[in-house]
Amino acid sequence: MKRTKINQLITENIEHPEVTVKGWVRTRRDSKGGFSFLEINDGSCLKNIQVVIDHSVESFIKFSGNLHTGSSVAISGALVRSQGKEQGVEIQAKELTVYGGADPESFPLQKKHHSFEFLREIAHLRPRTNTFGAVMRVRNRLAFGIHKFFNDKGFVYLHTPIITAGDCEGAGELFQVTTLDLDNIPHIDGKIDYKQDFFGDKTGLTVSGQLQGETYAMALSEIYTFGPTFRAENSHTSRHLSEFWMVEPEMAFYDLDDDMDLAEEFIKFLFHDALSHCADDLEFFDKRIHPGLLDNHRLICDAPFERVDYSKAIELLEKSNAKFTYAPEWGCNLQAEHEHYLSETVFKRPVMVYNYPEKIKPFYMKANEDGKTVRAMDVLLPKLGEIIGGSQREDDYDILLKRMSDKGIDEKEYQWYLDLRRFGSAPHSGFGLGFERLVQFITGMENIRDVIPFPRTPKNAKF
RNA sequence: UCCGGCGUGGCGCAAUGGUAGCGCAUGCGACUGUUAAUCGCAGGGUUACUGGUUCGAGUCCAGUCGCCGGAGCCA
Repeated sequence: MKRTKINQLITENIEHPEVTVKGWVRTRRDSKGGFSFLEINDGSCLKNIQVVIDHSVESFIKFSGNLHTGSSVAISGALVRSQGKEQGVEIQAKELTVYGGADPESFPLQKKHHSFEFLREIAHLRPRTNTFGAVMRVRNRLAFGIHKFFNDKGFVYLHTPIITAGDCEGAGELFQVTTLDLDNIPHIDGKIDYKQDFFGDKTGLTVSGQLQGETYAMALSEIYTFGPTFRAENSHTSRHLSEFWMVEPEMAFYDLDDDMDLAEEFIKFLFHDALSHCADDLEFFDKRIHPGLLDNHRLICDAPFERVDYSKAIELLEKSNAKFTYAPEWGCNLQAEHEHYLSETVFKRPVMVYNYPEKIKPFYMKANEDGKTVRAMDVLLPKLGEIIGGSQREDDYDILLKRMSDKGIDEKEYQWYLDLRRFGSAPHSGFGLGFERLVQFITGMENIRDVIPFPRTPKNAKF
């Protein structure tokens, strides 16, 4: 008999004379009344399906000793109204198969709460918990939503390279990629001879696909990248990973206002899409992980985002009576506490801060006429903080060249990038969104290591 | 990289420098259309590692490793 997913049976909530489910046993409760209750989960939804199996069923007698929390099973029987209060329907089992048992003495997952720190040590088994099942279903929906949003708008999904040459993109430390014999590194003139390396050049894992993305935006008009990104920073916080996924749209003929319009529409779409397609999972997060989560999400869906000039934002912070650990000062980056104050106390809604000082932003952002600021923007969400950083890109060859030399960047490495300004240059803009931070924000999970299947952090590449 | 906290049965935690305990889980038994079921009994430990102080160290000191949080940096 063909297997039906548990999600479908519970959602339809109607009786069937004969169904088959396959999944993993979450709990088993024996009754001396001559039958047992099993809770089966197959990952299709948060809920388990309850199975009632009589101890006289032949296959139960055969498999009973091997039927514990963690075992994988197939169960056939009638789907009927449940006598219990916790579920609408349940299966009266006629037949049971145990594919693989799980020794209760050594199976690490118990019918109780586990700390996320402990679950990280068994990252290969944690998807069998409620929380991680829910996180990965939401993560999947968000990934799908990203593709849907851009595809519906006619953006081209662009695959930018994972291995890149050059080491001064300015977006964090590179992981080096080499096939040189580390016990016998070739030197020339006292320096490592990268001519002998695999690519004939010093190479590393990408820290951003933006610059390559710009080249295709200058041909296909609107593109986006969505792929893995690597930073060899020795940062040990709940918001950083050494390997993470990034979404980077890049649009020709967009100015900074167009960029902000798109970012706002994008965020609202993703939150709305997750709310409507992952309702059960998000309700679980609201109840168990982060109370108030859903109210916050609805606010983000409904309220228009506030837009405030950086200089005005500094003024607002200086005027405020709030006590900050770091005093706000024009020319400095906004601290996390400043960002929270703006979105939560001043505006009480998502905020986009734009026109940042030139000194604290990278070379590729377009200079304003004031000579002091660039057309950069950050999207700040209440309670959640910064989720997007973007800018209009500098499209003037001479200005870009000057900014590169001011920041000590070797123009020879970026000749191809400068060429975009020599041949048919056009105004263009883009932004970047850290995918795991988005998943973190939407699920309310506190630690970024718990929203990616196998987190890579300093000193940890297990699994 | 810097600052701070932590490391004790499978898991979560306790123990004034003086016999390493408790809850959950596990095993066995009782009871029950149960819902993280409940009740009783039992088994389970080189207190992260190395060295030091002390009559005596889970506890104090030094170092190492790991985990967690924050800063910086960023997404």
